[in-house]
Amino acid sequence: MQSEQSAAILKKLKLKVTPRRQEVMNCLGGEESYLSADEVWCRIKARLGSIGLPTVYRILDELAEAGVITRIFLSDRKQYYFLCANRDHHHHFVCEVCRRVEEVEQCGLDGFFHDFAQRSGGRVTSHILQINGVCGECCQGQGEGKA
Amino acid sequence: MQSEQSAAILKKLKLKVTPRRQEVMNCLGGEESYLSADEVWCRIKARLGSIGLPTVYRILDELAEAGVITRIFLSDRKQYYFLCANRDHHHHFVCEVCRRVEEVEQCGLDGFFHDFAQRSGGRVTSHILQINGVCGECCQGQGEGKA
DNA sequence: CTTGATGCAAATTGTTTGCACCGAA
DNA sequence: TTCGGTGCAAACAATTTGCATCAAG
Repeated sequence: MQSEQSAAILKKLKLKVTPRRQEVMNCLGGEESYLSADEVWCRIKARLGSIGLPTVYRILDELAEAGVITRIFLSDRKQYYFLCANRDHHHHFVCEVCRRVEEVEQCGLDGFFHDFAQRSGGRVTSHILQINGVCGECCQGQGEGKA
Repeated sequence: MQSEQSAAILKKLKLKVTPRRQEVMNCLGGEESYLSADEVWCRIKARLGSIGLPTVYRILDELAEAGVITRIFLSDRKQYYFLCANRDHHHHFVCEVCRRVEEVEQCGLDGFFHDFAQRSGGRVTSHILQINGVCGECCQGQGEGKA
């Protein structure tokens, strides 16, 4: 992610454009995978000289609240973050081997939700869908017979 | 849940049948919603005289590992547990108002996953789907116009 | 200059562990 | 009698907060 891009995003959010924030965005933008707060921290503290872990948490939280990055929940009780340019409704396929995240368009659930709402009289406000598996490349590397 | 039921389940898991374990299962079985570890703790400690919170964690973890109960992840960093009799593949609709959990059969994703695997050459090993919303009853109580 | 950004240390919180004792099989 | 189960206190790990200082606008 270019620094002008990140600056523009920050300005739109009425956040000050600081090196720390830009570096966090830059870091996530350069990854094909999700990262935890301390992974982000490790990657950027070299380039910045120093940055506190709480600052990383604060920045990640701001960006996640603003919808710029996505929080991913896994079964350990850490939060992971992922930056994807795609602003539309979509989901993620997370490779268990290389941890790479692929985007999944149209999950086909919208119609399902509509029917569900009709039948139950309720209303669906959000849904969490995360697909775990092994991506094509990693599948070749290892036990591909199982596919 | 009857005590014979819980005893049978515990025996099948090769776990000793103890009052604590039965009470935990009984507690979750009597709920229409998910509970956190300390909610379970509060509900059962009266009936048992006393029980330690770590014990509750241990029991919930055993049961979740064994697939007897389901862990639910929400955005706070607590783990919630839910007991459902249905052993088949299914998902949960979680009401944001009354916290009740309804089961959702066939999510229509299996076909989708099949196609996805074909296209990408990868393999889907699991998926997390949780649908959040307001159930029919709660919808009537509050702003139903929005439905 | 003014308010938001950051560092640092300490507090919180949910959860886990170590170890001695107790009770189900 | 023999392990596995449990209590209690302490340990942990991820995250958050308070507050003084700094820097972007």
